[in-house]
Amino acid sequence: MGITKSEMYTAKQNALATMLKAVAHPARIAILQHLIKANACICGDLVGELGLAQATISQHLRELKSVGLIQGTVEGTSVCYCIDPKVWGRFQKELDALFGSYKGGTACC
Amino acid sequence: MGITKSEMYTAKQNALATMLKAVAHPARIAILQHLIKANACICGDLVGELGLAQATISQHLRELKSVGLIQGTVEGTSVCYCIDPKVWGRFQKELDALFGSYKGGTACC
DNA sequence: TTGCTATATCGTAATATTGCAATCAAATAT
DNA sequence: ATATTTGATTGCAATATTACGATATAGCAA
Repeated sequence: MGITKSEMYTAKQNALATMLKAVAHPARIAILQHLIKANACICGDLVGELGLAQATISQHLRELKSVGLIQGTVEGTSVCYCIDPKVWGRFQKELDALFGSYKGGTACC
Repeated sequence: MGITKSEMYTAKQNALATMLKAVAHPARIAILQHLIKANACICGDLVGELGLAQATISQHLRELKSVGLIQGTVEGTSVCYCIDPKVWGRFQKELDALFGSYKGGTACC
């Protein structure tokens, strides 16, 4: 039904899924990589970089902001976006925990 | 439009997004964690563990299989699923690269 | 064979996501 | 004040995802 029955999973599982979903889109990955590469506040040039409409970029930015991965500060007419190191680090740690919890050298079947 | 314009991203970005999307669902996270915890081949008991219908579980398993994260071997009447260590390791490395590419102590805005 | 068990697949309904044009809101410039 | 610029929001249309009942398929048992 396109609806996820989140009530049957643990809070951690839901949080992890939400986190991953935020990053699970090429446009949002591209945005994050651009912000990282620029290593400084990048404002509207994202619209020029990716080939998407301004409204679409704005929407992706909002999604990234809603999970806390990026933050935006108004700077006159434009807005300055950058990675939030704290949340970024938390993501990193959580993913490490998930993927590090499996230590299997060989498939068992 | 619900359609991702994948032609405007790099192959890596698309691959990363596909990878992440496969894991970005609590049911699939739960399945993976169950497979990890059991550390052995787990067959149909997944249907009992999660509160989802058999058809739904089967669908999630197929998605995980389609990205290679798990593999299934037919074992008589039942099918035995387990993590594919090789693909798992690749995922881990890719995510490490993505999240490790940002080394910022402080937000710039 | 017939029946039983375990999974996969099909079809479908409900909901979510993606993308954009149009529009709005706010700051600045003329 | 008016125009311009930048970004957010709204309102769609197209497509994707999630979930499940029903049905298929395949192995095994009696």
